[in-house]
Amino acid sequence: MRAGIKQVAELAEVSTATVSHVINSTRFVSTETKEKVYRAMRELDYRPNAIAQSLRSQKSNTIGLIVPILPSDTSNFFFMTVAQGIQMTLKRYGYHMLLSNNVNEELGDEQEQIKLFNTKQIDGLIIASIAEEVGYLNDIVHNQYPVVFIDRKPVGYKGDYVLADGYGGSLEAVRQLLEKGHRRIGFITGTLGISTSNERLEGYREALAQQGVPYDPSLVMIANASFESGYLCAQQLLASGDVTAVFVANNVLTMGVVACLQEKRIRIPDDLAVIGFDDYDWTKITSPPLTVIRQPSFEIGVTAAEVMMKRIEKRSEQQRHKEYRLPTTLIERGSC
Amino acid sequence: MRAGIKQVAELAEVSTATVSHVINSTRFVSTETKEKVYRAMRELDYRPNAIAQSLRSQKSNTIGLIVPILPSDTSNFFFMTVAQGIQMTLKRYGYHMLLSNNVNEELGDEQEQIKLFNTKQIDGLIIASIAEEVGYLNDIVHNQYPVVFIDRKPVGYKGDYVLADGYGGSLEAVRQLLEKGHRRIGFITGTLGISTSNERLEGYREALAQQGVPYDPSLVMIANASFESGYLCAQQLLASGDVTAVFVANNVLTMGVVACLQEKRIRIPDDLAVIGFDDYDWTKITSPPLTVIRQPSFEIGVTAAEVMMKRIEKRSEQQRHKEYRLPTTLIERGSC
DNA sequence: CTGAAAGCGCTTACAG
DNA sequence: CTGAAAGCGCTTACAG
Repeated sequence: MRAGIKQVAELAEVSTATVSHVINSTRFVSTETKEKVYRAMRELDYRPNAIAQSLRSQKSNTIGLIVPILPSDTSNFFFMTVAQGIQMTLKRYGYHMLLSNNVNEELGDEQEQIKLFNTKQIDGLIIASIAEEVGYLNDIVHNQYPVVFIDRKPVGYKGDYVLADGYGGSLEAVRQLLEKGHRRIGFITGTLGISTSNERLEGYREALAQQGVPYDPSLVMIANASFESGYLCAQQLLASGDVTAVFVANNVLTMGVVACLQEKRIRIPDDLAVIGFDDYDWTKITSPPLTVIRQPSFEIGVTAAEVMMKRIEKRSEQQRHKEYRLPTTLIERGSC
Repeated sequence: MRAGIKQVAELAEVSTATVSHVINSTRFVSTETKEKVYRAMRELDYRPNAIAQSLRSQKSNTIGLIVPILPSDTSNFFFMTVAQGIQMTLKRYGYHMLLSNNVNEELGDEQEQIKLFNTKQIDGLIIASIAEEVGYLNDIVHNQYPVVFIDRKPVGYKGDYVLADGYGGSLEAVRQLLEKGHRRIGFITGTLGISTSNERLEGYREALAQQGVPYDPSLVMIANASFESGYLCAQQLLASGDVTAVFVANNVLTMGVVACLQEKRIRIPDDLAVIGFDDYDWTKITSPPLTVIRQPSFEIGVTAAEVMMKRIEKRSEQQRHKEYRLPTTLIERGSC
């Protein structure tokens, strides 16, 4: 059996209250008693039972994370990297991460997950909700812990959110294409409705507008987030005729597009210039290597976790909720 | 405030014991009392507090998972996919997953993580240990819960383990290369010492031996698991002269190798035939698409979780620990 | 400077 | 067929 606080108290010849207080530095204890307690703890290799601590203090030192990662191989490097960022920084703060990925991309599952998390007394929730409207959180969270949103801008619930500057990134990508003389520029994006896609589309339109290039809806392809879907969109876009460049606003779709171009022996960038989304190692090994808009995925995770820690520490000071928008970068390689 | 079992009991006009028993179906309760209890639970939207349940029953419904995933973008699709497999099947059994990735690849961290997990009363541990010898687990786990190893074969601790047939995969890959007439075949692997790499090297040697091709140590490059390292190994291998094919026994290294070949304008497979490891979407979009040995990563996760569930259910019957070895597949594309 | 004791929300012998 | 009560391992007012 593992030693408990009682055994430590006995061995140190103090009360359990004292032991607890030296563990948590929650009231003054004389140096000598402290020493006795430390000695006893060491001797018994004592570790406080986190479950008991949680039950008593109503605090679990655990943050719940919900992200939509499909079971496919590819999808979603992005969220996995974000999750790593979160996990690593939580660790630094002594927090744990309870991970749940919403596989079906169904809203009901998402809610169910949160209820399960509640049951585990999470101290905070970080979520990339699949919902366009997250008002339902009001009923589930009951304001009992902070919620930090990632990747998408929440509507219907007040909370901090951290995401990349998709608008700016998209603007920069399309500008780059325009500068190279392209006028018929395709745009392939994931489902509209969520803020991420919307913003990227906006950036595309704005870039065109700034150069006086008319917006042609037939050049905009809406895919669902899969390799195959990217492949098909590329195919359609090519069939439509005179496109000379394409900006793909999502990493999985980018792969599908490249696969299609390669199969059809369309040369990049000569026949078609391409800018992809997200910077991963594999974008360096296509031929030519891909020019992409980099999102700081790891940093998004780090920031989200840090914002969360700040919220938890200063629970009382009801500061306004903030938007944390991290800049994207154009990484120029050979595809445009 | 959330309702507790007490509130439910009051509303249903029964004892908390009865409520508990209907929740857990742990003793007979008459249909009508049951009904009253269900009604009360529904009305209060009651969910048992998992923390309290854990404390009392010494069971957390949580499995700890420790995998070594470096913070780099790329590394390690493999373990992430495994983690997904684990998480999805645990979910089906009503279990949670506590994830911790051992970023530094340091043994001390690994041990520290397990101690933290102990503190959280995990019911089982799934681990891809970085240690060659895991005898230290005896002191930490104290046989209090089952341990399932993944990807690597444990030495020094008895437990089930599930991994891919690296030996067979390697054998198949090198055979393929031999059949195509290659005799000078390079082999690039991660650090030796762990069973994974060792086995793959064995497969390589065995394939050569079967064809009477002498084993030449200078064709074997040992890398650490990074893109750069793969790049450098490829470079060295090329410098050494007359290699006509290479088998890269790790996915991250494969990327580095391809990057190097591309930069040096070495044509695949004409100048150098390549077989990579692990089948991911990006292996389809290199030119040419890569022939690879596929590991069933997701399935490894699923199997590990299922083995764990079985162990937990039948704690009493001390069955022998088993090896679960999943077959690999040669996926032929254009690189060899 | 420190202790005795209540209580977090459950489960589970014990008893009838 | 069901209840009263102890207890899981801690934290935290209350008290001196």
